[in-house]
Amino acid sequence: MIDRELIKGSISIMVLELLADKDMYGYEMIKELVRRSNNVFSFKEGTLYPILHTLEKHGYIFSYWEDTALVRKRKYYHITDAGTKELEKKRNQWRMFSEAMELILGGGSHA
Amino acid sequence: MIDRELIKGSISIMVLELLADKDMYGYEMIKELVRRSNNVFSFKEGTLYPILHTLEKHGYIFSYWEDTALVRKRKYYHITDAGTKELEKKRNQWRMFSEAMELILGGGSHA
DNA sequence: TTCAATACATAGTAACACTATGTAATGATG
DNA sequence: CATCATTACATAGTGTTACTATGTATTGAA
Repeated sequence: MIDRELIKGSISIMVLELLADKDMYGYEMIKELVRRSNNVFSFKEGTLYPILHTLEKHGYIFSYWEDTALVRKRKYYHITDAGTKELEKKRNQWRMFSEAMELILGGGSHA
Repeated sequence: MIDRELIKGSISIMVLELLADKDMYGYEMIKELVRRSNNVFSFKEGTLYPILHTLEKHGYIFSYWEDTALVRKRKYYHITDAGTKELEKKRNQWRMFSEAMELILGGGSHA
């Protein structure tokens, strides 16, 4: 559908954006991104989990296992202060990038 | 300024977009992208030239050396029919991607 | 009973663009 | 007059990122 290379680099913004609302677990995020994007974004687990681990390594999020009696254990993620700052930075970068792309796509002479 | 990973995957669209207007040479495209994007995009030669070669290999553009008496030779690029079709496809993909990202960035509950 | 869904995980790989470097000419700056 | 910036091309090597493929384990539906 959409060339993955176009999406590359934007997935971590999406994850931080989701976690800015509430704590979530990996599998839930995948479903939520499908829902929120109207089926445009649907990531495989092999794509999302490594990204979560990297974000945690950078200190933007941290994880905890839920301690309910559920059989299937869920690993929840929570955004940190550093993560919130990073999200804000990435949001600004996305705006700049997106607006610049519109200028290019709008054309030069035939604008 | 902007994380390169965000831009990755979008550079070939920009190049095709420029060439949709008129034939251009590599160095000229770099300057033109700086201008059209209001200094947001400024690529090094080491970034652009390999992309041009790849686009040519795929048949989306073709090149010719200008035959004027200039000392510094310029290699001009021209977009092909296949390139025009590819540009159209990539433009649509960018629209889908961009709109989906806005939905995510717009937030879930606090929209 | 077999498949789909839930829920995690990672080793290996491919794609992409960047860094660094090189050539070669001209004009500006100190 | 020497050195730097600009013009204009080129590529080998590298790093980042995410995808493919695979694996484990449970539950519920077909």
